[in-house]
Amino acid sequence: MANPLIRKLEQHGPLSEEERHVLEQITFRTVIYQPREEIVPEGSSPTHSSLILSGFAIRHNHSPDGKRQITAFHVPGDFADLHSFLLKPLDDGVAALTTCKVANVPHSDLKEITKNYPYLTRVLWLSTLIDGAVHRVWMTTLGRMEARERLAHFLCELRDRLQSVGLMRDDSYDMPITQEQLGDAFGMSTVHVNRVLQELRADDLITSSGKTLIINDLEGLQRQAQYTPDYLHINQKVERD
Amino acid sequence: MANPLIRKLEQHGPLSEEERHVLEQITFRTVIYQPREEIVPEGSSPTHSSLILSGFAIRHNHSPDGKRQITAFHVPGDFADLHSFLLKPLDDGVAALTTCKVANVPHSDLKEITKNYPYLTRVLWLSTLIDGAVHRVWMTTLGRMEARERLAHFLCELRDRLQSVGLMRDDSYDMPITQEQLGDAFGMSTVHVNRVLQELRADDLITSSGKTLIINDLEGLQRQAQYTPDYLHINQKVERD
DNA sequence: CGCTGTCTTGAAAGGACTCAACGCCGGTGG
DNA sequence: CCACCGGCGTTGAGTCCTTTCAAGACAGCG
Repeated sequence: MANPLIRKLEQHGPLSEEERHVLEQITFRTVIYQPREEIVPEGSSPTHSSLILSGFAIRHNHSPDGKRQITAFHVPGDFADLHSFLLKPLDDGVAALTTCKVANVPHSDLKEITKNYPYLTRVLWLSTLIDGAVHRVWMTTLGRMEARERLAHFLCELRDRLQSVGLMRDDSYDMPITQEQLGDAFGMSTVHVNRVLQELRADDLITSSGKTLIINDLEGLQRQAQYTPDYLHINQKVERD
Repeated sequence: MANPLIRKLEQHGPLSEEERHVLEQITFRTVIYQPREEIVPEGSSPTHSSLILSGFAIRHNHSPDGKRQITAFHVPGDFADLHSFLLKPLDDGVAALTTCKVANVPHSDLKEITKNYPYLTRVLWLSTLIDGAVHRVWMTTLGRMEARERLAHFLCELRDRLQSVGLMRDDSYDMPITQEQLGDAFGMSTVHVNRVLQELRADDLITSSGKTLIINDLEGLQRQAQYTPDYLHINQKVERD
């Protein structure tokens, strides 16, 4: 199977043989994490960044009084904490949702890339900018949409992101996320997540059994969520010269 | 007066004479915007990024049904849409809150920097990462804190950011932000913003008359907001070699 | 002086939360 | 093979934070 990082970055434009070689070199060190295990502790200053090769992970912030906000869900191919390259100590932590295979990319290697591979640098920079764009949309759903729209919006987002890495099956995908975690991500109590999901099921927009989510009415779901996928910038091109 | 961009980036480490010269060169083209004027339209694909030299500006997203989310307030020295360098079309727009003097930095110049000035590249990259860190904290306040804490938190944040660019006077600062805008930023109705501010005034945490905000009890405000300034990464250093 | 944008206030309605309890299911151990 | 257990999903009822709607006060500006 192709290297997930190369695959990810090539959506933004073709890579040279040399660039691919560099990316191969920096992603060979892998580690396995178990579900619930902490991949990068909140507030730490890691010396490498974690690329998710397989499995689901989250990023989260805790407020001083212990409340948790999940700031991102990560799927295979995502660089969960690329920002820790320059941003230390990290304000958020990364944790495994399922068993995760992770490549540790040393920050020293990233620094070398900024010195010798300007195009790769821009593409990596872009991937952190897309992260920010997703944050802004989440802020918009948190601040200005209702719970039902927020959840629907996320289900649409996850669909498109999984599709872009080949993890969609027809109209369904794996979503190993508990209702408590959805609540922590979208500013809702677990109880309310439960009720909203029931509504979405009752309206025949989705079916969810266990960890599998089936989208019965994609258009309806997108309409209710006012969803437009532009902000994911999938296939956003980066100029080479 | 020193170039605000140079001043901004030097907080992350000293710059060489040559680097300072480059930064001077890319920031000489300035434009004045009037209050309420659009600086960068939402959804556009600008060919330059806007550095705020003086005045206040916001960044905002609109949902399809017209609701607005303000995703950032910008003060002098901020690169309001540095992310538009690589992220096009832009998902958010920039607008002036007050009269703003803005430097237009051509993206072609930024690209040259990524080719020839790796350290500058990393520092600029960092500044977009800090932007993302602030987004995450806002997500946390939006998702997991109450209206009163959210507003208090922002007042603390603004204080520290203005102080870092020398715009604090003792315990007060200019805040040319309407209650409607605060509502659009922190997920509240204008009416509720008004009531919460009244509470903060009644508890003698702040005094606000017109556009001036006075902090009467900084510790109390920070305590209520559960505020810690780490996420702003002021003076975060970037390794040079 | 009148206009417009902003701030303020009151009352009623509603979305979401908390608390508490129960059912379900897969894993573990005897 | 079955009982126990913990994690997760589900329900009901009461409460509260926040919104909406409507209207009036205020202030800066031309």
